Amino acid sequence: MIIFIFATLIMERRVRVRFAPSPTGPLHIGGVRTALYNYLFAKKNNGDFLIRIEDTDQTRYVPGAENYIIESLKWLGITANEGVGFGDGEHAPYRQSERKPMYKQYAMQLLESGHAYYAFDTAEELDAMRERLKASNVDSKYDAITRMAMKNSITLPADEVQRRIESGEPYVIRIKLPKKEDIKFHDEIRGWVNINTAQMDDKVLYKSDGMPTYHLANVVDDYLMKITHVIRGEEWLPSAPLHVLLYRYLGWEEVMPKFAHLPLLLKPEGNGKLSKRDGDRLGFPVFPLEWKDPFTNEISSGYRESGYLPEAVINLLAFLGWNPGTTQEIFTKDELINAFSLERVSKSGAKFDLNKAKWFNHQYIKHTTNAALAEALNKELTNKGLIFSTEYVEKVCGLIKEKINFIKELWEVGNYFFIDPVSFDEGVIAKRWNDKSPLVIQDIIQLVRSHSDFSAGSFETDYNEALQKNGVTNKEFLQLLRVCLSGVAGGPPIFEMAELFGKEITLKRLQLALDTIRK
RNA sequence: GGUCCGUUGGUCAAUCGGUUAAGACGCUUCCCUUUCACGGAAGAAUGAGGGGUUCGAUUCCCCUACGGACUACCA
Repeated sequence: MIIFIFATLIMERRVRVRFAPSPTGPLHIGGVRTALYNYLFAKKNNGDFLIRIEDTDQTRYVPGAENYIIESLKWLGITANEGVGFGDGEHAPYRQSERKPMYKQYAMQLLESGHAYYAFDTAEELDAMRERLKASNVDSKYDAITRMAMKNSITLPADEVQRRIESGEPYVIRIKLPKKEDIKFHDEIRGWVNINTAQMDDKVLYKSDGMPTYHLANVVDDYLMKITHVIRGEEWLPSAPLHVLLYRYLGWEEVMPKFAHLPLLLKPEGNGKLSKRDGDRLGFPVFPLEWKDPFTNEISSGYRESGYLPEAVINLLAFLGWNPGTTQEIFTKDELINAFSLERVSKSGAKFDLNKAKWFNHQYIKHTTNAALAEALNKELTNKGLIFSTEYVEKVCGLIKEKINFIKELWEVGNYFFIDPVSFDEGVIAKRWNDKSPLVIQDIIQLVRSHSDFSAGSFETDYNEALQKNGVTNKEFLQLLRVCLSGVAGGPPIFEMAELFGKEITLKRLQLALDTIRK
């Protein structure tokens, strides 16, 4: 036994981390980042990454949330070795609701070793206690002092406790904290953290519905699943000492995982934790995928539907709270895995910056193949009943991808490649359109018609000839030509654009402009 | 209120006692260009405040201020 303990102490344990969301709604990007850091850490250390669903609160169950979480992770390529959605490993099941029978014995163990006790207080009695303490300006905690005035197995005679339990009276099991003891633990990101038990309270470990609370379940499961590092949000920092105590009282301290509490993701404006409502109010999604609330039918936008590329989301999320210490900013997933370390995670919260997010997405769109972009654009075209050859759509994408930040802008920016303009940029018309303009256009049309071939080169030649004939300069007319062809003031090189349109469309557009633009 | 965590330009941030305090996004100006975008050049903009420690503090310590998290039979 001693040898075994010694061996586990000196032996490097295989790194195992977990992402353990609660299926109470859509996964927030802060949660996605937590999952990502866990994933990167696991891969970097040749370890395992697993998904565990923490659904111990049956009252907060939201249909579809679990699926949503898994689908989000899959969309982003954050894949797990084991767990819900990724196939069971040797520690199945991975849903705490399905592990329900496993927890009670540990609560009993704590009861027997005197580190926990039964409590029979009703909700009303607890409220009354809190009111009373608050009135006398004392912290309202269920602690070493207040527990002496409550109904529990410490204050009640043993036979009455027995009687109450046997008669089926509801009870909870609470941890029994020492009155005054410093709990010190090392956080991988923050260093040593010290909290005195006088500041904590006797948290419920086992609920009256027969389910463990997060605190017990999380410790038991992490132990059973051989988790080596708990990487989670900063909101858990205050309860970490409770977890440390649980490991200690359960006799697992020598295999207790290391803790790393991640800084929070903050709202872009003002202060506070990024929350559900901020996104759509501020123009960016807080959820990876679009989510429709099953109760209210309210829709929250998602990164995927907003035209973000998963690789870009991974990259920008990785940089919200971590940086490699070099000036490189664009990282593939493999590069991130290689560069990632907990030491370089920052301590302070990071504000989400929409501009930077756009920039990241832009970088990835620029480097996405025309074929991949064309596939996305084609979907939209099909929805609109527009049929074009893949080759054409790909060429369009190649011409406009430099100009867009989001996939959905392929259509917004490039729609004139597929439909005739419905209006012509008024600014350019007002500035450049004059009596000579129709004459030039007519000449261009005639010259183009007179040749059988049509290319960027031939079109430019014809255009220049028409200009010369009418005594108009390139500067005066070129942008007008663009507007006649596309309706808008900006875009790719004009003659290349026209070549892509083809002779028929080019002529048709010129005629359309001639017929439409009047001054 | 209490406890804990945090604080470098508008935002993300480097610096692990000695630097002209990087870089990126955004912004401004200029160049390139028919235009938009790209690209290139330049610029404005930062150590919350106060005490220490030290030959020397952005960096270490303390206090204050500010911000955040937590404070449920929720996770």
